[in-house]
Amino acid sequence: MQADRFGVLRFIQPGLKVPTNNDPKRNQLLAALPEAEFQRWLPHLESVDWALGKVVYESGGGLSHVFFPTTAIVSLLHVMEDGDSAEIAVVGHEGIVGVFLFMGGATTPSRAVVQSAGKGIRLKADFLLREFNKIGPVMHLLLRYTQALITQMSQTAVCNRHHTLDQQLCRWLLLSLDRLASSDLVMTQELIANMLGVRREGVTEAAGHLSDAGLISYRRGRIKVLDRPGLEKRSCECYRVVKDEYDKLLPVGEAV
Amino acid sequence: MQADRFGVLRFIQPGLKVPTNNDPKRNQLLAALPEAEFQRWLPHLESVDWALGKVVYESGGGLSHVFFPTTAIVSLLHVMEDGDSAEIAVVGHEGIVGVFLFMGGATTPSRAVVQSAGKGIRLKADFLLREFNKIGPVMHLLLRYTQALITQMSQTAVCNRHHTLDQQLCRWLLLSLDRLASSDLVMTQELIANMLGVRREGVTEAAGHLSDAGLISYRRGRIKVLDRPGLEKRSCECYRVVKDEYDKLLPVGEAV
DNA sequence: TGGGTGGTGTACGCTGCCGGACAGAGAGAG
DNA sequence: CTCTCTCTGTCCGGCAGCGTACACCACCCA
Repeated sequence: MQADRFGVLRFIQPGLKVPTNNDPKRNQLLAALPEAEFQRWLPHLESVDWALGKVVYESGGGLSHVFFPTTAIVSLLHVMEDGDSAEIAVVGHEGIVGVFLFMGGATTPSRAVVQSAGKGIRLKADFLLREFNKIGPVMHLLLRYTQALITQMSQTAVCNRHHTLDQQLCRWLLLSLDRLASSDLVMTQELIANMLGVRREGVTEAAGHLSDAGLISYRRGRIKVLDRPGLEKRSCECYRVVKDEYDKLLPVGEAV
Repeated sequence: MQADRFGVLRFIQPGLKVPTNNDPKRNQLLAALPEAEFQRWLPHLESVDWALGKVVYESGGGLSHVFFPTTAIVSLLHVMEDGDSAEIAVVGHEGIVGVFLFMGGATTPSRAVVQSAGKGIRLKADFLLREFNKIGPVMHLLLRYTQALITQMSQTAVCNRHHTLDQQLCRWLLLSLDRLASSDLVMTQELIANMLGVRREGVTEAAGHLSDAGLISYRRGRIKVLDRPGLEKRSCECYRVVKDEYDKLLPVGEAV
């Protein structure tokens, strides 16, 4: 798998605008493209490097590119007039940021923020739109992904309503973990609180519980997950439902 | 407008499977189809009549038809393992029930329930899919609607997190009102509680507040809205944000 | 007309999260 | 090495909504 990826990288090197440490195929949507499609896209892919907290797009703003995270994680936040916010979905290497573009909305009332620093691939909006509008695997792939995103959003809505902060924190950690290579999250409690739409103190307390139970260790903006199965057990069902839906709609390794 | 609608009805009568009291063009998506498209669809449209509480599709189940409500209102509920549920969106004459079908999901982890008895139009799933997969106005119309639905879902998620039951009840009443001809809702507090994902007693209390303020009158499963502007004022911003987004994405009277 | 039933109002203690305030503890910079 | 800034832990009262229990009332139907 590693070897394969590097093999591909060597092959595409000539026309590649992205550095070798940011393999586009780390993004599962790009990897799921038919090879011919991928080769055509390749010259148009550009590498981007995101710092923690970078705003990818702003609520109400337009979009010149769409983004395929490779190692970064991006949160979709819904922001309200008084500044209160809540995360409605999270996008990592399995997805694309800027779905509303091909859904036909010029803008969206949400904000995309980099939740975990890392790299991604960007692609010009009009290029993607043209590709989308040819009926074919690209469109169906993107729509299936959007359906998975919708599931995540509705699950989040229900979770906000019914589950305790402890459970939600577990869910959130697991979703982030799935999108990272390591089990270390660089993330202050303040940030997590913003994502979950709760007070920072609440996160301190919930994290304290998880720490006491030996599931995580926490030190100054750095969370280490010690017992992943334990987290899953303590999480509400929401994590599993969302994960299953993603797995069903976007089988890893599928060739479309 | 009325005359126009009846004119159309007379014209299409020969091939029409739907009774004259269930004009397909009451549904804004059907009305927004190009006329040629609409005429082709017409022979395939069938009238349905829904009782309160009818389950249109079940969580995890497939779908043989999609539905275009005309006078009915359908709630999309996300149901959890323990039976707890919450409404994530509501669909009336502005929309379509069964979006996941053309999004590429065979099933969806939510349930669609008739929240207000009335009529709708159904259309065979495979017919709609074929129409969707021709690149053109149908696809773009349906995708734009789906984008509006996504906005409603994320707004619901945030609303669940941050707003009081009083505010949410106002939002919910307004969303329902927009999808009804009259200002009378036939709806028990028990039902509303299920939709909002709260206790029945909570709804009693919130409805009491609104009633004390003279905004609604309530008697045994029948709500009458007395002061709509008052409701809007008391509601959180969520109602307006969602409404604006629908208006933007699906202008009434547009010819696509 | 008089039960029966389903919908509504009310009360009680409990819990989870909010609001604010403040103390301690790393980590980086000079 | 110390200073400062940011992040984390803890405490308080307050309140919204939960769970439970029960009484009442409107409407339907026998």
